[in-house]
Amino acid sequence: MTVTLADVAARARVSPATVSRVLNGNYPVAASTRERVLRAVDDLDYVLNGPASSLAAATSDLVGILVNDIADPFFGIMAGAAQTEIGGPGDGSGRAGGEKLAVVCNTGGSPARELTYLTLLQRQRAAAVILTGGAVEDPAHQAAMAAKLAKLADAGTRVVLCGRPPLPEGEAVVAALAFDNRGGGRRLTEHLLTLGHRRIGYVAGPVERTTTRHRLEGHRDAMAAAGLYGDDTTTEGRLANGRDEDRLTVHGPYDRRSGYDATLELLRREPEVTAIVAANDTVALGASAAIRDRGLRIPEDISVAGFDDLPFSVDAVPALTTVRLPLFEAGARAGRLAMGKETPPPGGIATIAAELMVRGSTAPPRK
Amino acid sequence: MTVTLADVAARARVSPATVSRVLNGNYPVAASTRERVLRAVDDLDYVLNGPASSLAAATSDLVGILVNDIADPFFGIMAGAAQTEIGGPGDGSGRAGGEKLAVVCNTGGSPARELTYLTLLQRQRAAAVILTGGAVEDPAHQAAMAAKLAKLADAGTRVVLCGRPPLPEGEAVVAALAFDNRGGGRRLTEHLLTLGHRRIGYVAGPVERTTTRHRLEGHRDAMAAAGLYGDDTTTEGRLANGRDEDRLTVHGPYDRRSGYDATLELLRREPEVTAIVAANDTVALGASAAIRDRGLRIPEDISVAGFDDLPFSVDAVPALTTVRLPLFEAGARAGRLAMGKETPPPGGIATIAAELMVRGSTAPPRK
DNA sequence: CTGTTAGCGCTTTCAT
DNA sequence: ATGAAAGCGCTAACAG
Repeated sequence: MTVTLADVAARARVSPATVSRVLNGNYPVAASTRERVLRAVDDLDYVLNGPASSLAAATSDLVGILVNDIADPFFGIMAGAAQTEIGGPGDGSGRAGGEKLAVVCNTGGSPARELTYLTLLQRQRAAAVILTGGAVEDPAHQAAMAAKLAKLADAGTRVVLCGRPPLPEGEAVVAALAFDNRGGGRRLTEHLLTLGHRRIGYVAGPVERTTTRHRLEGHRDAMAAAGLYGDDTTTEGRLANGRDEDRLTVHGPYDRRSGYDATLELLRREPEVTAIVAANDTVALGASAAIRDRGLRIPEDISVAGFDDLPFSVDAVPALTTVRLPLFEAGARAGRLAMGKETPPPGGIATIAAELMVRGSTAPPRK
Repeated sequence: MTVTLADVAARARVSPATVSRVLNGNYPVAASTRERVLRAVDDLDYVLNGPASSLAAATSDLVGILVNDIADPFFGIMAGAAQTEIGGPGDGSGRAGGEKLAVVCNTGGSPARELTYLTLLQRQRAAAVILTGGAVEDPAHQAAMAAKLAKLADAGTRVVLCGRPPLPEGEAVVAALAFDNRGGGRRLTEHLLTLGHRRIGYVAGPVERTTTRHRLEGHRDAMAAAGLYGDDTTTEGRLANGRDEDRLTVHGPYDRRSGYDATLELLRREPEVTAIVAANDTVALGASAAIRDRGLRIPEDISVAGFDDLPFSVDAVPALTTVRLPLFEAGARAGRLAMGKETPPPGGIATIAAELMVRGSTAPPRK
């Protein structure tokens, strides 16, 4: 029933090996022979058997892209960019030449699913794997991940990290592109401090995530540097010191609902807050909604800031002050790295700069 | 180097066949034997060779989900929902039992890439394929798609359409879940007409897409039913008739930029418009930005409406009037259909209702 | 530049 | 309930 390589070979009056060589294009074949083979392929409407090919070659053309939340443009942009570098442009013939099959796998942020997908990809003998976004910091999971990635690398799979910090033992990884979440978080809060804010609420992401921790640390670094935490003696310092660090922080998932609820909670705990910093833009949107529902104005009563600079952030009203991450560029670079089209950065690690975008949602506090 | 089935068999002191049966769980095996095998698997850290398995079984555990734009939550939500039904929950062992590998492929809306991905999936002997979102209406491409899907179905791949109208010859498809784009578009414009709007600009999606056409047709149906197109004799009708149908419509991609530019263009062509209907929520966001940049207020000066009811739409200021599509539910159902966990609707076709969501961005026109 | 020949690692009748 | 053996369709030495 199904057409095989042998059928094509017979029709083209060559050996199966020659057909294979033509199809893979990685071996010299006479032009006339190639023509004949290609014609036979078209005539017979032949489609290569991927599993058979992968089995014999001990490698497949699958490239996995793991994302924490496929409905979040943060991941969608990176994944899409990576795919453009991996999948061939598609010549319209639908014949599918040497392209890789770039596939994105949605872990939903669950460590178990992350591991499962990695196993599935390992089982498929994937050519490469790209892990995007923050990692879960649970030690057991980290160890399991390191072991799994080492095994993948062992089997010849190229592993690239995109928007995720390098692993403790990073030798299994081709390259790690890490966002400067900490620096971005620090500069964002410095901006708020410069405007005159002192009582700043922070809506953090889920606990035990690198992204969450680094952004929060950046924020706290800035606060501490301004003497707003710990044993300082300024009035503001005393008001906001000590446990305020925790009192003014609420954790939750990276979604608008979390931003909404957490902001209501922060407003309840400390009605005097003059600014809310959100873990990302989506959360900031929820925070803004909560502020408005409480009858407060942005930025006159409360300033709001986000992180990522997703496409919709500039259209928020007022436009959202945030930290821009070059998601597309990073994703594309990860794709190239995964394909071996680009040489890894020195040490395999590159830190990607985050740029502060000041817009209408932040202003000096009232009074 | 790599551990094979035979190694496991040797260690468990059984035959390779038995190990295979234990792993696939589709054959009676004595409990004690199973225990022994499973232990050997763990001891050896064995991972099934997917390609070999697929080759022998003539089917793989890959399920492809094609999307037009992975950075668009419209697709992300459907794809994520489908994946929850397809991938096993992940038991945390990372062992990966009978799960399928649900992978999403980003076509970027390009017909050529769509076909290429289908070929790649065919090559992998995918267990199922889910096509999401609007289809390109070019006859040549439709024919190519129909042929390709027929071939996939022939090879045992289950094909499911989600948010895409059924094919002319739909026998290759397990099921088609179509959104009621036309009805939704009609009700949305009826809402505007009821408010008193007569001069309504329409920012449509890309031409030659089913989604674009159906939503636009719904809009025009409503306009025509109100006597606002064609040879009527009312004052409004005369003002807005004939070529106005085209003059008040601008096509563009489904992104905010397109909404921004198109709205500026509509405002230029017809300064008297009192409402802008956008092809989807993202476009509506761009339209809103353009309206504001022109110094006009929403909804006092101009009403704005979108389509889809994406999560951010309720947080827009003012909240966006739109048409809600049950994206998650549809995606999940498509996933179940692809897995054969749910029986297809009668005739293989189900139309999914669209619900009008009236919010703050629409109001009666001024004066 | 092209043909021959072995497998790649697993599933699956067919026996037992 | 388990084992033996025959491929699945392709690639990759190795010749020529």
